[in-house]
Amino acid sequence: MTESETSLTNDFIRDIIDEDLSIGKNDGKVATRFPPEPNGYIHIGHAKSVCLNFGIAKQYQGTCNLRLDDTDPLGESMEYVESIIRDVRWLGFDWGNRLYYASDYFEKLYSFAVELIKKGDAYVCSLSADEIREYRGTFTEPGKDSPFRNRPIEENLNMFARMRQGEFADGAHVLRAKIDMASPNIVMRDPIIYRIKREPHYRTGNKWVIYPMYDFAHCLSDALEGITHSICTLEFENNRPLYDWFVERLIEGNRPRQIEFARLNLSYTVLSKRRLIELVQKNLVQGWDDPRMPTVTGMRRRGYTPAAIRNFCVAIGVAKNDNLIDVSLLEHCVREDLNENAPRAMCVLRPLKVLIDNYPETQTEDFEIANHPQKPEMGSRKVPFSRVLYIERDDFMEDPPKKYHRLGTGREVRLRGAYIIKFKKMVKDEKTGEVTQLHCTYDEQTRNAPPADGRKVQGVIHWVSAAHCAPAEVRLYDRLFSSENPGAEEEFINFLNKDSLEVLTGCFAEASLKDAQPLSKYQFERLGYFCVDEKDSKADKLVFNRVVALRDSWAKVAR
RNA sequence: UGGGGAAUCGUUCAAUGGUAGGACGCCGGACUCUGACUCCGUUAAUCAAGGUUCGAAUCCUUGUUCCCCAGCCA
Repeated sequence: MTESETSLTNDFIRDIIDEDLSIGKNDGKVATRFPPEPNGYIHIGHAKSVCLNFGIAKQYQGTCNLRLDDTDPLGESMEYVESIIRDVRWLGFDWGNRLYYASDYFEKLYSFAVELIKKGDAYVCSLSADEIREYRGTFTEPGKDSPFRNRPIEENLNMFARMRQGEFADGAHVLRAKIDMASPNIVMRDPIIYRIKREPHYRTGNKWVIYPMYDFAHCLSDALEGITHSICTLEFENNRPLYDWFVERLIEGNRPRQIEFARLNLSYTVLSKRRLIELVQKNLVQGWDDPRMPTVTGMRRRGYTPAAIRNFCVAIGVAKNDNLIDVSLLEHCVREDLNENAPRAMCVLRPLKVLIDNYPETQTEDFEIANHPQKPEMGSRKVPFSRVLYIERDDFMEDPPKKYHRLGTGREVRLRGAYIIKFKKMVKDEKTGEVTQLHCTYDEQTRNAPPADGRKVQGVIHWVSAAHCAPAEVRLYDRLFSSENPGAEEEFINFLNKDSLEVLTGCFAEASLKDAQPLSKYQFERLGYFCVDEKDSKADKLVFNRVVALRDSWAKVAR
């Protein structure tokens, strides 16, 4: 991790940890954990949590566990576990041998539940789900005690054992903590801690038909792992009294402490698992790794780098304010990293053929072009030049405005790394009037040199040699949603951006790109950063994803 | 409506009774064989009203707005 990835000022969580350390809590240890449920792919919001938890562990010479919080078999799978492991690792973090599963604690959690029953702190309730809801009361009215609340301990023990044995149907009984049905905090109104669910678990199979609830399993899993600071998001703030209730009753010695921070919201996208799953299941995107998705796997395929994402997670900070981070900050971090590390290359997206009339028909020469203008250590490559070239259609205008520094009628322009060429004439399609071809001449003396007569040629454009270039498909991405905060809309699906993907098929990449490896990134000069698609790109048919465009101050002028 | 949280430039994070600062964005300029990068400059905020204090973003009072909670999800 680089220096820039370390925050300059403490956030409130690190303040709390400093305080705990200063009063000698937890024997001076710091232990965190990243606890995703394996029921979906992780996204940039999870990345914030990953960076926070692993970052704190590293900073305090502590540990951070990776724990799969798999207490509800519905929707959980090994596919998701594998994706999470891959994604967290790809982000650059290491949990050593501390990969844990809440499902590995089922037996211990069961014992904890029995202990609670024995203490008179839990009971088996036989109300239906609807009845439990009714008995719970509302925000303004207290709940009512369940008629089963004072079931004798022996009977509770017996019933709970039979629940485990599978003697009862789903929903027939639940185990509840005996707390306070009149609590102003609804979480504390005798919360359910075990439910019967005849659902095979992806890891424990059919061994269990009862599963612990989050509130019970999570805090005790933390305690079992010796977690000191259990960092979670704001919506669990109401659950903290319950977290403490279980831990105080069942755990001796050092107890974990829950701290809540504000989850990340990113403009022009959605970051809730439910909505992301919907996008995938309704085929509104091409899968979890669709480059438009804010998932880690989607961003990887798009061409975002782990360092860029980590820097972003530091830049957004950690606080308790609800936030909506402008996606331009993420793009800034991506450009910052790629500008530094991506080699340059040339690729013409929308080709316009140019003939250099005075260039010998059979001649070819190689130009040696630096891979990075500020970093000679990145080397250079040979770029072939010949009589027939392609340039970008946007780089020619028949009747350009004065500030247009490119090719136009009567104009001159520098071909990047090669000669200055001068416009001679254009060929148009008779029917459409569209310019189909340009005739130019080159100034032989300007090879890697300014014009001898001192004339100023301002424009520099990219180009490829028709005879040497490689055909390519280039996928241009734009924000997935047209609404700044689609998650806040009544129906987020209605705000999908119809133009979030544009596929360009007739592109031409410079010859050196023929060897481009999957996932490698380049800056296509004057266009943006592009990444070789890991799934679809082939040696004979290159496919590039645009990671992010270059900042474009000309676009503003041209408005 | 009961409970739990949060309010600082457009966005976001800081300032922990003593000059309201950084980042992104915006705008302007310099440089440039990428209209990129880099550099320089500008813009712009303490939710409101009272109070305490030599001094308040910070403490007190009252109010306002926003978020979360009534899954056998996490």
